[in-house]
Amino acid sequence: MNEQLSVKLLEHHGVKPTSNRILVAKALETAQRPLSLMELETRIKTIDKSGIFRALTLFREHHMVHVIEDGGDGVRYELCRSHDDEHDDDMHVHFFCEVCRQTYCLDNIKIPPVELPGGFVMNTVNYMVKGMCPNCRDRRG
Amino acid sequence: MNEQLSVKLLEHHGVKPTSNRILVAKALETAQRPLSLMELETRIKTIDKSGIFRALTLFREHHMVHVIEDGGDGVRYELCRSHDDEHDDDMHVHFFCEVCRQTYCLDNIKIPPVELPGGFVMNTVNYMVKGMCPNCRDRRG
DNA sequence: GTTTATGCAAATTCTTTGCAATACT
DNA sequence: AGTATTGCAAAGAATTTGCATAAAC
Repeated sequence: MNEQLSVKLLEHHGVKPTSNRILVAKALETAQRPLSLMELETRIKTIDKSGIFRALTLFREHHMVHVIEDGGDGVRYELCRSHDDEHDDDMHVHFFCEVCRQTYCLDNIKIPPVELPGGFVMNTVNYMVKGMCPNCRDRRG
Repeated sequence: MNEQLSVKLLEHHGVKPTSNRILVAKALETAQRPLSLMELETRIKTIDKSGIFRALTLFREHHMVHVIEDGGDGVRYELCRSHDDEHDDDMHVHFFCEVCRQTYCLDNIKIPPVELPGGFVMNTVNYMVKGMCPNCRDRRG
């Protein structure tokens, strides 16, 4: 995994690329799916959880990650692939397997838009499907 | 708010209608929007939070409520209006206002369906929009 | 040398459980 | 009597903060 990539991403979003932040960004990049704080903790043993937490908070403020709630174990974080700093225009559908408790990105399924009633201003959208993933279906029926 | 209605609902889902459960069901019915455990606690002062929690757990097991994650303060619970005990066929879009932290039901906006890749089995869906509600927009621009 | 970032430990918040007491049938 | 339900208090789990140290600029 290319370190330059993470650095570029951080700088592009106006986040100073410190060693911790690069590690967190790389972990998210490598995972290719949304990770929870706890999952990041187990992946990056060299950083304290408070450090990871603060990195994520910063990323969130700078629109570098978006936040996914899957009802599994709290929220998950996913790198924004959008090039727009203000809006998350790459939003896709997520799938949470209730058996293995993994969250999948269905990258090529865009979230179908809805029209909101007058006065509601949209910022972000979450489209979360829950059920059983192919692996678990094969194994358990 | 009619007590009979809550009792009917409980019985219909195979939950014995005890006084606590009726109170929790009534609170959800009255609210007309998803409530968190904490919100229910402040609304129903006569029941301990553990009692509310256990009622909600039971409701969930009997498909009497569905669970909404809005990233606000943990999960919220909403009465199922569906008459199907197994599937939530009344799923509509929810809106979470990031200013006043309220969750709205957009009842007449159904969740647009997506086609899942092969092997994924859908159970439930959450479509959550975040942004600013009309009230907050008027007040703060 | 001042500001920024980090690690550790502790505080906070919210959810969940153990258990004795109560109500129900 | 025997089972199910409830309240209280305490345990658990996860997130968030305070503060002193260390690094960066």
